[in-house]
Amino acid sequence: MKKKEDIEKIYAAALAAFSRHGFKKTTLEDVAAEIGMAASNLYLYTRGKKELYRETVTFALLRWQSRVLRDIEAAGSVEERFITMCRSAVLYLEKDDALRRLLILDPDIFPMFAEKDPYEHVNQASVALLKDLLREGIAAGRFRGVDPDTAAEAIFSIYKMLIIRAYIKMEKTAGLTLFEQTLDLVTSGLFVDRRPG
Amino acid sequence: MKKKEDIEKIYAAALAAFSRHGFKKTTLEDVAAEIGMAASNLYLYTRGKKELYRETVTFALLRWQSRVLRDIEAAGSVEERFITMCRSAVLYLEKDDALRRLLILDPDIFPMFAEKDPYEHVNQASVALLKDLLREGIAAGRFRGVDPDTAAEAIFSIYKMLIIRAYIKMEKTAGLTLFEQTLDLVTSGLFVDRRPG
DNA sequence: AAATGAATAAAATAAAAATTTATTCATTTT
DNA sequence: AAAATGAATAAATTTTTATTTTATTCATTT
Repeated sequence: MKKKEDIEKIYAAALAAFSRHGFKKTTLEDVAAEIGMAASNLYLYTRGKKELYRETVTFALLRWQSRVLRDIEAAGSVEERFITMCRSAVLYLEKDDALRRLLILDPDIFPMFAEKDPYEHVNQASVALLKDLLREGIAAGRFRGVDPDTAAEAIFSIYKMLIIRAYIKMEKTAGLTLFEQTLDLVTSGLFVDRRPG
Repeated sequence: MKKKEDIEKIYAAALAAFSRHGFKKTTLEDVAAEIGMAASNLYLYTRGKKELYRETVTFALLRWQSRVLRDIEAAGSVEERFITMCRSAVLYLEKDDALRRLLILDPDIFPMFAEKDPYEHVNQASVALLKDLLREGIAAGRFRGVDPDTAAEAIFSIYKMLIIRAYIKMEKTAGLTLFEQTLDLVTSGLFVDRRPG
């Protein structure tokens, strides 16, 4: 196995192993066995168990993010791109069983409330993308004049909550209904007259 | 002390004690000392420590709820009542230090995601109130025709999230800004044209 | 009837021993 | 020489036991 080159093979093995029983109950032997190598050999590719876990999770999260990005690029108007961003993320997770199991086993990966998000660098990019989309929509007069920074944070929080509810705590159907209803609420609002006295 | 009559004095003492160090690190002696009685005497008023804690928390939650209810009754239009409901809940918590500390020490009291909410009977009433308000607003043509059940659940979830962020995890100012921004988003929506292609 | 302090039972904490698993390293394989 | 291994060591986890604290009961007093 060529160093650097096939490290992704190791990430895939680690993802499979870790998503079975979580970080703590997975041994490096489990991971190594997944690709038929000795545990000690993993140290040629990573600094240790903790780092391997972090790298594996990052690998899975970035894959998720890149799929969403691809879908957004295919969408048209800024409204469509906003909705696509939300929907695509949910749909992807529905298919990636390993990542979903990992999120269930380790809620800290995608934390609702946390002083420090251990994968902040990944989520940061999502919030930034969202912020750009908001700015563009506001500039084009298609979105109301909300503050992009606060709104992006608010929407990302709501999005996180829905993801967790839909895939980690809830039965899928109810979670998806709630997701669609909330998306509708956020895009169109509750009030008929927009500026109530 | 007259049984049944002054049991609220005990709840107040228990609230003070529990909100200092949480359920586990608070002894019944701490609670009893708060009103200068022997710990063994508490058993004339409650079945034990666990039940006392539950009753005390319920007591504090119901007080919170009743204040919000009172504020809603003073409000006018259905839009105003909706906004009052949200704002009043936040403002009350800002003042009730003991309840706030309790929520910080024991997140299970007001859980974001939980199979079973131990104080569901209290929250149930809040969701029901919200649902009624939505129905009324929709019937009067002041709210868009969303599904009241799902929308109530969605809004209550968002509300919970904001409460937790604002008072349990965040600095107050940032939490309140986020709260107002999100309230605006939920009532007025993000898109200028309501039914985007 | 309400309250208490001493007695008992249950639970939590701390310390020690045993086991498992991560990591290193000298040696072998390719 | 790079990649891989199995045996050796170190660190971490789990189990067990002993110790202390705290909840709960109960006979007695206020």
